[in-house]
Amino acid sequence: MASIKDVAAEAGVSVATVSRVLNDHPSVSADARARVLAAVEALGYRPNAVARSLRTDQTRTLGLVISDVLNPYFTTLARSVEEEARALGYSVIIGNADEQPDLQDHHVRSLLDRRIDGLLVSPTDGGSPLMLDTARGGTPMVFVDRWIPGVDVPVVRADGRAAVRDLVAHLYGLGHRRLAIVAGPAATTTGSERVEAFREALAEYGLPLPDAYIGQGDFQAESGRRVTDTFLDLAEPPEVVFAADNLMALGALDAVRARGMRVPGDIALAAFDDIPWFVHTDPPVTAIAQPTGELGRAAVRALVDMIEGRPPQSVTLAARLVVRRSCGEPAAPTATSAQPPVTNRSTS
Amino acid sequence: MASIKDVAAEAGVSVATVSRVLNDHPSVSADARARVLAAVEALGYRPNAVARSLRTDQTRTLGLVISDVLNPYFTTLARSVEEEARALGYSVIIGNADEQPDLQDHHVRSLLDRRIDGLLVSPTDGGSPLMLDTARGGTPMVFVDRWIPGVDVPVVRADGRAAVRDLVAHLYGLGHRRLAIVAGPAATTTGSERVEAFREALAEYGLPLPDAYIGQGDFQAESGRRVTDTFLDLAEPPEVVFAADNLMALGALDAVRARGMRVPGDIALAAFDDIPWFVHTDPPVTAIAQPTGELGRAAVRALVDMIEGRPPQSVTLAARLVVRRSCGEPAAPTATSAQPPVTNRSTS
DNA sequence: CGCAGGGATGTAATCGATTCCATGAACGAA
DNA sequence: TTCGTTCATGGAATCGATTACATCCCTGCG
Repeated sequence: MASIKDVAAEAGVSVATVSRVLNDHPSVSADARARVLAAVEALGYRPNAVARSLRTDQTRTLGLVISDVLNPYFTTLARSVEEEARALGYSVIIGNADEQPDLQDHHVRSLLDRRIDGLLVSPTDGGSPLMLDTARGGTPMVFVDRWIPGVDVPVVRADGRAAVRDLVAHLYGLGHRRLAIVAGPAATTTGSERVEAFREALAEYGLPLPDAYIGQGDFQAESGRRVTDTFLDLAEPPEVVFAADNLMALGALDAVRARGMRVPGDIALAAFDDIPWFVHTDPPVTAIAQPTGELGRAAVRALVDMIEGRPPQSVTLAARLVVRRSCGEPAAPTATSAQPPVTNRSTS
Repeated sequence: MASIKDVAAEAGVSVATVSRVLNDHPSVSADARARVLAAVEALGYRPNAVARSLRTDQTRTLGLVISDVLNPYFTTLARSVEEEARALGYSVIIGNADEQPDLQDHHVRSLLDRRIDGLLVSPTDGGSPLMLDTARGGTPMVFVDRWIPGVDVPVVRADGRAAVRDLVAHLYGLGHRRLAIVAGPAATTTGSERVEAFREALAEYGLPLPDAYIGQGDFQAESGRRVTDTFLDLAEPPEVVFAADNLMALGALDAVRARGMRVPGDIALAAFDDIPWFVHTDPPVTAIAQPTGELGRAAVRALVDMIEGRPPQSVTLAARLVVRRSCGEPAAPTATSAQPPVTNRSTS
């Protein structure tokens, strides 16, 4: 593969001049520029990004460590991240942690070894020593979707509180009183927050959230199946299962179907994270939709701001409820039936 | 960030010695090795992969250019590719072409600039000049899923012919006679092959494949919707729509539903590529499943063989039909009804 | 006419590793 | 004792770029 020296020789100039025209430095004569460009063309020369990075100490590459590539939510996120990065002149390297802290660390380390300019992470856990060191060590870093409390890193995420409240209102309006949740790992912010938001919303309606109705999942389909099974084995099974992500909802659907039961007739189902497939499932699944594309773009902008020395901004966007049929027939247009009882409302 | 010089200074040895212990070269005294290791530990030193790559002319990185990250098929493929690569000591950088040849070229170029050791591609088109040059230029390269005819590059793919024949048998057995296909881009091998296989299988049953029943899609959901719409507008619409990939099947489902029609009652649907969601759609979709995981692993092995100087192997695996409910009630266990008429059969 | 200033260009240092080659020490054989 | 090996180590070249600095030439002004 041709190097800058070959180009210099071909054009009859020094490597410095070649480098100057490549980086369009002003003081190059029109003549020299033309000869260099011709040589570049003739040799099919492409600058070696490795060598350039070594010298300039920047790779114009961003690392993105996501929790699970098989999850359409993260895949959508990855896509918008790559698009925005490309628009800003950066490439992105994706690492898939598969919800395993070890794998996550592996990818962070490998990305750091490659000297990426900045890191976008959606942590699978509460923060390994490596992650903490990296954050403190001055590597530009932004958390997206999930974050680690107590670490001074900008966070770009969606707030599902209001949407969860809307969901509970919807369920209450439909007459459901026994609501259960398939939670994500407590070590992740999204894992614990969604349970909290759910609990608070239930409280507004005077509804309890017994421990038996909190199932511990890990954001992957199999755990949704398992937890839903234990729910269904209960003496008094819940009327609704709320899965804290789309994959666990899929598992829940499997578990219900495996028993020959129907959604929403025998049990209702709702999910956090909306994805195109939910329109086509049987029945279409009521879900809380995050503004995934905007999340990815905002995260990249924050990270690039950091890299280029501008102050980065944490961003919180709102999620919203998308009602479909998995919880029963949609509520009547008048929303009065969904109002919480007055007494409980005032105590919240 | 600490460099090898810092480690050398800390350990009181030369950089050469540090490099030797890092690459466990045999002739280093136990004493020196211990001191270097201690220094590495103390400084939290990690070798700069950029510098190392420049010197050794290898990055231990594979490039993977896929046609569409939002397609679960490719996402599953990407995952298995990354796993196998990791097992063999390589990282992978994924580029998403989004079915656009320009974007595909952009990623290939960017990967080449980064001096990846080898390239895995699932081409979106018949081969840009860049792609052809790259293949000829000696960069280790393997095609996966789709390939470009006439280019001397190993191919790892699934052969769907037999499964398509099984599908047609299934449809014929169910009494369907007017079968249509939503094809992929003719420039892709999977686009044209699936149509051909379908046409041949129909011929075995004496069924025609009129032009009006061949819709031109682009492997993305929206095209499935559009094509299905034109099918439904026909004076004599088909009884079955076979989508050449899962995303177009999704679009077809949308189109059918938008008209208030039901699958399979009003029209039957089948898809190429099976994905977990098809179990949960309404109705569950009959599909042709590829051994995606094995495909990804075989592709990586072939590519690494090439990189490391061993002769690479093209691999073709079989796809298989998974019958669900989207084409009508499953055929009776006795498969006799699905036999093609004798006369036609002998001509095939 | 002489000199300052600025534009075009080249030489060489540099980034952080790997690796060839030279050197010196230790040791066994003659 | 001396010589030839072998082992451990360090010095320095090298990979392919970028860039500080030096040089040379031209132009314009006093």
